[in-house]
Amino acid sequence: MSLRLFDTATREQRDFVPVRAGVASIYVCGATVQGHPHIGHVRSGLNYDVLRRWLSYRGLDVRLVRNVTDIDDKILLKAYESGRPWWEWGATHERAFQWAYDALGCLPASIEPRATGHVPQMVELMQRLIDGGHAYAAGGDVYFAVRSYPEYGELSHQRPDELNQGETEAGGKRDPLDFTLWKGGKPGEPSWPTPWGPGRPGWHLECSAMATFYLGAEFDIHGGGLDLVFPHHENERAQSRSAGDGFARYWLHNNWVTLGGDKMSKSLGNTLSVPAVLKRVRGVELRYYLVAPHYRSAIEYTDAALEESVAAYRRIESLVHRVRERAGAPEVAKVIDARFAEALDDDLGTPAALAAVHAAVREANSALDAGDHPAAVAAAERVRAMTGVLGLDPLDPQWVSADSGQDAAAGALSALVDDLLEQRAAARKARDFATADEVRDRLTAAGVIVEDNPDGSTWTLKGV
RNA sequence: GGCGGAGUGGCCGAGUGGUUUAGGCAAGGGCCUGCAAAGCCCUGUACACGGGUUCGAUUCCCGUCUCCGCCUCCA
Repeated sequence: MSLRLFDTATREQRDFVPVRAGVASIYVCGATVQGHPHIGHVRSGLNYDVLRRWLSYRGLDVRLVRNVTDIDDKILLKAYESGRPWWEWGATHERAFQWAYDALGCLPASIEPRATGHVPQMVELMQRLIDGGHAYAAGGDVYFAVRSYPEYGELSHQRPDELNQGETEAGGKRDPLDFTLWKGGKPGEPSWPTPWGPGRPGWHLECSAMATFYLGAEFDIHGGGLDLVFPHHENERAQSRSAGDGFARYWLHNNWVTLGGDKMSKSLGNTLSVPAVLKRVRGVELRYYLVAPHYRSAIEYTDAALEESVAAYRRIESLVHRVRERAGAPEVAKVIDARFAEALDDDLGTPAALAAVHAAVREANSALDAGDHPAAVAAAERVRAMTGVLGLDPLDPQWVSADSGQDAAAGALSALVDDLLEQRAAARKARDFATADEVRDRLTAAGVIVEDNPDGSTWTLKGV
């Protein structure tokens, strides 16, 4: 059994065989730091986070490059409109993305290269393309000659002749299909020197240059949102392969988050920002919501669906906590359920993987009910291992640190509640249920949920 | 116009040519409990519409309807 991934280029699942044994090299198109991240942006990051965690779990040394596009038309425009320097505008939003990724438990990439830091690599690539007859300089711009690459359109399954050319007319193009590698400098805009004159990077060039700089001429996986298939990834592939690089062997594309049936996008104004959602649910809960459906399915966002995810996740979380309190702290199991592994091997089938997690949760609950503490702990350890692969382990320090629990106030609360629970236990023992219920009611009114079980009583704060 | 995706039980969301179910949420019944909560067990008989292939299709093929996406910046 091995990992199979759906490759956009072939439109079918293919066994994953890395270029270099034991190493998985992944390039993901990250943010264009023109604005704040919405939950669709972060879904993309999450999908590739699950992929890298799974590859790591399988023993591969993962090299993950997630770029930051920090120079483009919109960044310049928005910065200008806001009266801020373009580089400050980009840096500000880069931090916003970083904050969002962190809040949802995305492991840091191996490196997050910025376009502006890799102009020499871009110049080198353009030189190779010009030398090979695949690109030309004209009027300060540099263009890629699409017709010089016969396989153009193979990734997105478009025929060049069928493409509608809505692209903005640029002066020196020899063919309407040609796309811009390098934009000649305009007054007031940032520019970098090149043999063809000063200017700034076109959108597609940076990814080809950075991917091969960090991962080599040929690497394993290139990922991004579905909307990047054309023209962005098609163009990347065209320029890199024309330059003689093998480039990506598997192309993965995640679907989006829709709102009211439409793709979430800034132009439609129907975005839902990550901070806004995190005012209502915790990071780990939003992560569950975004990771639970298959990555190639669209998620139609609704408040109700988000709430359901919260309930589903809390079922897992409360089980792990219950086991810890009643049967002993579960470690992370060394072995995960075969069903779970098979699910992820099948093109990252997170829905089926979560079904396996829930089966283990039920198993642990049953063991707890039966008073079989070792079995409960063992099942909870499997739950931790599996949720850990998905970045959802309830006892992972990342999520635990967000809980209250260590500070002085929490300690005081704990002492007071424990004291009341002792009083209640004594009342129950004396079969003075009126007093016992009164104590419980007082705690409930204060937001403390009390639950009785054969091993005693436990309490939790409402809504945590 | 070209290319592609989707329509599943009250809801979210998987999946498969047929006798046994995704999973979760919500609902009803039961067990447990002093009561409750949690948990466990059980129940629901779904697959847009019309044809076709087949012994048999929700699952394959054709058509229809509806919705969405890419072809311009976009996760």
